[in-house]
Order: sequence, then structure tokens, then C-alpha cells
Amino acid sequence: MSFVKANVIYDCYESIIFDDQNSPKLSDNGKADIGFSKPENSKPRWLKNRLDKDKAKSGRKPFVPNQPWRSSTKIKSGWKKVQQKRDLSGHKMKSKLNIPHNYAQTLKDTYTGKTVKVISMTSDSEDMMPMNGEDSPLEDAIDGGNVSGNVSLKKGPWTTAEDSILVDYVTKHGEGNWNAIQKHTGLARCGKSCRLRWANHLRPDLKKGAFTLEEENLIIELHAKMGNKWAKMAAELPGRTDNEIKNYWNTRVKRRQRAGLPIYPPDLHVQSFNENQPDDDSNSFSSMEAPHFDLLPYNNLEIPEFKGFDLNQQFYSGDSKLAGDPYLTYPNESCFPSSHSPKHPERPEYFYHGSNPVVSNVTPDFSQHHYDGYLPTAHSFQFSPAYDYSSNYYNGSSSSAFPGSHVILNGKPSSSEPAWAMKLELPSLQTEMGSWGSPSTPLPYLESVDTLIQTPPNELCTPACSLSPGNSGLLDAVLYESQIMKISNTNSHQQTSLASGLDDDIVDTSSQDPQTGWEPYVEPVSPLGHSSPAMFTESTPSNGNSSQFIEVTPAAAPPRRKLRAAAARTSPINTHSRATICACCASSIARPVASSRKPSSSSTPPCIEHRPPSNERRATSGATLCNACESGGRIARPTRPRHATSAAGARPRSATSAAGARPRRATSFATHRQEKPSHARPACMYLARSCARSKERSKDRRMRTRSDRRPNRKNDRKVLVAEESTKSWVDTDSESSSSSSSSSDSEQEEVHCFMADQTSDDEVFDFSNVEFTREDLVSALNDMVKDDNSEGETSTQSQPAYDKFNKMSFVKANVIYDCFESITFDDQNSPKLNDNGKAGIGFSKPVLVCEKQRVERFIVTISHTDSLAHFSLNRDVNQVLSEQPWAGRV
DNA sequence: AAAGAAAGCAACCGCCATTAT
DNA sequence: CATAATGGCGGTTGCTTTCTT
Repeated sequence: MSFVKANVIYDCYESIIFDDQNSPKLSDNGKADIGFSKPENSKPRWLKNRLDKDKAKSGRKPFVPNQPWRSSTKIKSGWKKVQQKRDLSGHKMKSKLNIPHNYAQTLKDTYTGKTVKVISMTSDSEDMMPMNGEDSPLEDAIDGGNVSGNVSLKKGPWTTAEDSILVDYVTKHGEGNWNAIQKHTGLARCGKSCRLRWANHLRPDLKKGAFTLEEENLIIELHAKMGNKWAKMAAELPGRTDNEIKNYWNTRVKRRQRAGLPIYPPDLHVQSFNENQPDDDSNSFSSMEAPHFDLLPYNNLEIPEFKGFDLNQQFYSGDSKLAGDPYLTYPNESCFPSSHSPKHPERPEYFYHGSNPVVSNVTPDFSQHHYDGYLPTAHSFQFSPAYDYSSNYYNGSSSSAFPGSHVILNGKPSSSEPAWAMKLELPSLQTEMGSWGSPSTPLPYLESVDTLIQTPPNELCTPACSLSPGNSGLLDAVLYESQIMKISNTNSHQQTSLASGLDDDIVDTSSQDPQTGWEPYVEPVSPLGHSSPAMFTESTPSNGNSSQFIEVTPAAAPPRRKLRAAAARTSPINTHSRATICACCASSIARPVASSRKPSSSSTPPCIEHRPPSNERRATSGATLCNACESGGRIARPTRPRHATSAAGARPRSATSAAGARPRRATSFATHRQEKPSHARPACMYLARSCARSKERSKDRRMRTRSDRRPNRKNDRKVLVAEESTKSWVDTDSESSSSSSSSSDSEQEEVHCFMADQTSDDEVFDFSNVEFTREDLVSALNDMVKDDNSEGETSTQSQPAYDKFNKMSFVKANVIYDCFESITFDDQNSPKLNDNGKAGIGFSKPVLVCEKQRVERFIVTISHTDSLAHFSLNRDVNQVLSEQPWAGRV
């Protein structure tokens, strides 16, 4: 059987350390059972020391995630001495609880195995209260909270005790009749709360962990079909809850919207469209409950002028994109007299009927539904001269073309604007408006251009970039747009002066496998039917700004050789050369000439670091932004003020936020600081990894502190990637790192050593590349092992340590899987550890993990999130996998 | 180091439909 | 049949953690 060291269990998931796992005799289940002894003190001294130190170091942890400690200290299970409540006159007080008097149970938590004693609710005991006045979790389960009628109902996070009560009750009585739970068990929770808790967390058939790639794709597909029918979607995803899906989707929408990425993959548009059309009217585009409303959650714009303007831009941008999509033809190009867009022969007739007021009113729905993915273009063209809403360019035909949509075309809000109009808000616009200070005043186009042209090098911006993709700043938008233009130019064979600055580097890296679905996204066509560059050039007004505008773009030419060299460095792994340049990367490479203040040397790293690492991106296949860029913003945060978020429905996080965005964002926007990558870390990759790592740390912490949770294996792949980061490892004394993971120090140190020679340019393997081949993987693994060998030999590895390792206690590997499979770092088994349980001065610090183990972890980590179908492994690797207890689950 | 922003998760709220009385 | 109770569902909020500035 496969074994791993016992301390790994502690490292990965402290709360699931079962002492019996160290029993010399384990049952087939890997646990002590009948007939097997269960040693009480099986932990080695060093482990105990470390446990104690870690506990002391991390301090108190909330009993429930997201719930702070109350005024009392954590009280472990047990009986407390209580005394009866008495009134002022000394008489016994009746309990407020309307609970039966015969309920007393000893319950066992299904996940933690903890025994929870429920205080017997006799007529005497129910009037008890702790002598010290502290609230215990047990009592929280039956008391406390708001008063509902004559029953005190509790709100807030559930405790383990409450969960136990609920689980026990449902196990005995089945689901339903939720209000009876409160009546029968004294659980101070309303029936609704019980039902939700059960359905979302306690149900045994719940599927824990992150959404798989397939699930994510299914969610996207289902949402395209159903809209916000979370419950229906959940029905299609066994083990998943509507709440989970909803949260996932909302997060996804926010993230992608901020990044200016399509909510739906371009290919899904067609799919959903085709699927919607025939069978379900509720899903048709005439339905106002179409999913597209989610795509623009930042509503309730308080700046009418910009709202109208924004609507205008979005509308056109969507059109532009649509025209570029063979499946999504602009419904009625006649509304744009000068449109060069070819009328698509396959255009569905029901797409648009201007004469039908109903349909015309929902035209924006359609546009959103199909254009949503093309918001980046909308952003890009926000201030493009061709789309100056104040111009009469479209006014002549717009109203006639869209009788129900004149609001959009006029660029002005209207009292008669349809409901959807309130939804049509782009977050970045709000941000930039705030940045410019006067949200109620339309941005003077010419002035804005001047201002933008005067911005520093990497802050230089075209008028278009204020609505840049990713909302990350002007520069990003410039480069993004430049990239788009170049790509479009390549595809459409239209020569533009703007695109001339971009050589085929970008094209090389972005012209991808057509099956990836990236192409439709990067091949925008203007609302007028032009490709982006064509439109950009031809539509540039002759007001004098065009010269400035064009003047910038050639400077955006990225250094070819640098880019290619960078790409070549990754070529051994990334044989498909899918290093796509995202906007922010392009921004750093393609430093505009007009830049002056900020040298490009301080800019973002080569784009090869920005390979999209997430499953989401691979799933959607429409993104060209790296993780950090897409997420919005650790590199370039969105500048949308908080109040905008609040207006969109999200509550303000603080009074400060509620009062309005603090000017920092605006200031940051003004100086474009958010576009400057961190110097401390090579921007994108490390940032993304850092984010992933911190996220994982957070989850790890939660798992440690919340014993009723099974470990969340979400982002398993990210774990490894994140662990490669060396940034924060130096700072192992920080509170966060120390408290977050009891083994973080050692993990970090070891991995730090492991990755010591790796620079940002030497990423071993690109997990994000969905198309990496077997050779890629094997090569990467070999490289990894090779590097590891060299380091271990030179610095850390020692035979005594290895011998010691072999003598250590082992537990079955499936235990690790059960508790937390993704973390296995083993340097804590050093034969000589200092008092901190770590190798110190004078202590050797062995790297005990053999290459094979690394490979195993490496692969398994990948395989949990990335289907092995994506690549094939060689026999050895497959053998490794097949030996794992979780092999069947991969 | 501190403050604030963002992400993520969990839970609540309110509406509505269904069911029970 | 009317009303209340119950439960489902979608939207929103509360809170913590992490990261950035």
C-alpha cells in the first residue's frame, strides 16, 4: 500500500489527525477498530511541541469561519456547572424557549466525530445558565439569538453543535417539516434556516470541493439556457447547491466583467442561442429573465449622461463583436448607415424586428446576451471618436432602427428607457468617471484625449482605454485594443496605421488553435462592420485628435525578439506556443512612445508569464488575460468606486465605502499606478500564484479551525502553483503565514529551496495550457526532478535524514486523501529540529521527499482539477497514479 | 504596519407558490 | 374557500481573509 508520513496529516489538516492512525494495527479502513489498540500518545515529542507551538502561535481561531470569537473563550465540549436563572426576587425564571422538556441526547458530529452533548431540556435544566455567563457552543445551539415570538431564534453561522442536532434530527425523521426541528429539539433556529443549512452543508450527498472543469462548463451552459435559475441548475449538478452555484456564478461574473472578459464563451453563445430558440420561450431573447442581465450587474448608474453614453458604447460594441461572429450577425445593420458589415446570410430572422415593439424593446437583451462577451470592445471604444455619443453619427437612423432602444442610440437616458437599461452599466466607466471627478458631467471627449495623451509612458492611453478590458487602466486598454486591432487586421487583411506598430508577435501568440475558441473573441469587428483597426482608423475623426491617437499606437509595438525569446524559453513545455499576450502584458511590452515618466523596465514581465492558468479560462476559451489580470486586479485593480458596487447591489463594506469610494482609486487611476506591476514580484505569474496561495491558505486555515468541514480541495492545482511562489516565504514570521498553516514555514522553505533557481521566466510547467502534451508533461516532470535532485544533493539532502524518514511513522495514504490531499511537504521529519520544530542553524534540513513523491504530488495535484483526458501520461506516470488510493477518482 | 479593497463563503431576507387547516 | 403555514428560490448582506497601497 502507499504510505506517507504521518506528520503530513498534521501538516495538511490538523483537525483530522486521528491518533489511531498511528496505531500499529490498523483496520482496513485505516483506523483503529475493534480489536485494534488506539494509542493515546502516539505523537512524537517533536510533533507535540510543534502542535503546541503552532497553537500558541496562531492563537485562537474562530470556531466557525467568518465568525469571530464572541466575548468568551472557546469552550470545548463538556458539561458546565450552571445555575438557575432567577429574577430579582430570587424566583426561578421560566425559560423563553418553547421546547420540550424531555430532550437530551448525545450526538456525534458526522464529520469531526466529536461528541456533542445536548443539555437535557428538563424543566430545571432549561433554566440553567452558565455560572460564568459565557456562551458555549452547546448553548448556542439551543439558545441565543433573536427573539421570534416567544422563542429565541438564533442567527448567524451555525455551530457544530447545532449541526449535530440538525443532522441527527434529519437522520431520524427525514427532511421536511423543518419547523418541527426547532420545536422538537430546541434548536434555536427557524425552519428555514434549518432547511438551508441542511441543504447547503449538511446533506450527505453534497459534493464538496471546487467545481470541476466539467461542472464549470455545465454551469456556464446551464446559465446560458436558464438564466438565474439556480435551483434548476443545481438539479443538473448532483451534489451541488443552488447557493454554491449562485456564488460561483456571481463571482465569476464579477471577475470576468472586471477583466472585460466574456461571461459566456463565444461558442456557447451559439449553443445557448440555438438551444434557447426552439424549446423554451422563457429562455428566448424576448424574455426579460434571460441570463444576460447578470452580465452587467453594475446598475443604477447615477450619472445619466454617462449611462446613456455607456449604453451607447456597449450597444455598438456588442454590435461590433457580433458582426465579427459568423453566428452572431448584427440584426439590422441598416441602423448604421455607414456600416460595412456584411449582412450575414444566416442571420436569424427573430433576432431583431424593429417593427415589433416588444422585440425591439428586448433588443438590448439580445445584444447583451450575445454581446456580453464583447464588453472589452465596448470598453475599448468607449471614447473612440467614432463613438462619440454626441455626434450625429448614428442618430439619424438609430431611432428608426430601434424604436424601443432610442435611449441607447441617443446616448441619453430616457424616462422611457426599458428596464434593462438600468442594467446596462459598465463598472469601469463609473470608475473612470469618478477619477475624472465629475460624474455628473459628461467627459469632454477632446479634453479627455488630451489628458490621456499627456499621461506617462505606461500610463498613456488612448481615448478608448478608459473602458479598457479588465478595467485595469488606460494603458491596458490601449494595448489591448492594439492587440485586437492587430489581430483583426491580420485576419481581415486591412492595413491600418495603428496596427502597424504591432508586429506579428502578438499575432503569433494570439492566433491560436481555432478550437480554443479564442479567435472569435480576438477578432472583433466594429459596429460598422469594420474590423477594429479599420474602424479605428477610418472612424477617427478629423478633429485633430486622430493624429495624436495614431501617434501613440506604433509605439505600442512590442519588442519582437524579446517576446519571442521569452516564448522560446517556455517552448520546451509549451510546445503549442500558446503563450497568449494579455492586455496587461502587452501593455508592458508595448510601451507607447509617448511614454515618458515610467520606463518600461519597470513594467510587467513578459507575457509568457501571463498564460491563463485557470480552469475557468480554459473552459471559456475566450480569455486572453492572465489570472491576475483577469481577477482584476492585484496588478491593476478596478477603479470602480465602492459606491458603484453598492449601487450595483452589493452593500458597501464599510462606512467609508458607503460614503463613497475613497479617492485612492481615483488617484491611482490618475497616475495609473495600478498599471505598474509590483517590483517586488514579477507581476503576473507571481501575483496570481500569490493570490492562489493565499486563498489556499485561507481555506487551509478554515479547515483547521472548522472541524466540521471536510477539506475543500478547491484549487488543488493552484496549490502547487502557488507553492512555487517564493515571495512570501521569506516572511515566515508574519502573522498570516504563521497562523495560516502550521506547516507553512517548512513547506515554504522546502519549496523555496526547490524553486530557488527558478526565475519568473523558468516556469517548469504551464498548467494552464490545456493542450500540453504528454511530452510536455514528462519533460516538465523530468526537469522538476532533475532540478530537485541537484538541489537536494548540494544543499539539503542527507542520508541519515533519509534513513530517519524511512523509520518514521506512516499512515495510509488514503487518510491523507480523506483529510487533505494536496499538501505533502515533509521536511519536518528532519532528524534534528530545533525547538520550533524546524531546521535551524546547525541543523540539517533534509529534503526527504523523493522525486517520485514529488512527481506524484505534482501529477495528482494537476489531475484533480484537470482531467487526465487532457493529456496522456507515460506508463510510469500512469503507474504512479494507479498506485494512489485516489486514482479511481481522478 | 495600517488601512482599505477585493474575494469568497455562508446565511439571511423577502417574495411567491404550494400545502395544510 | 379563505387563511395560515410551509417551503423554494433568487437576491442581498455579513463576515473573514488576503492582498495591495
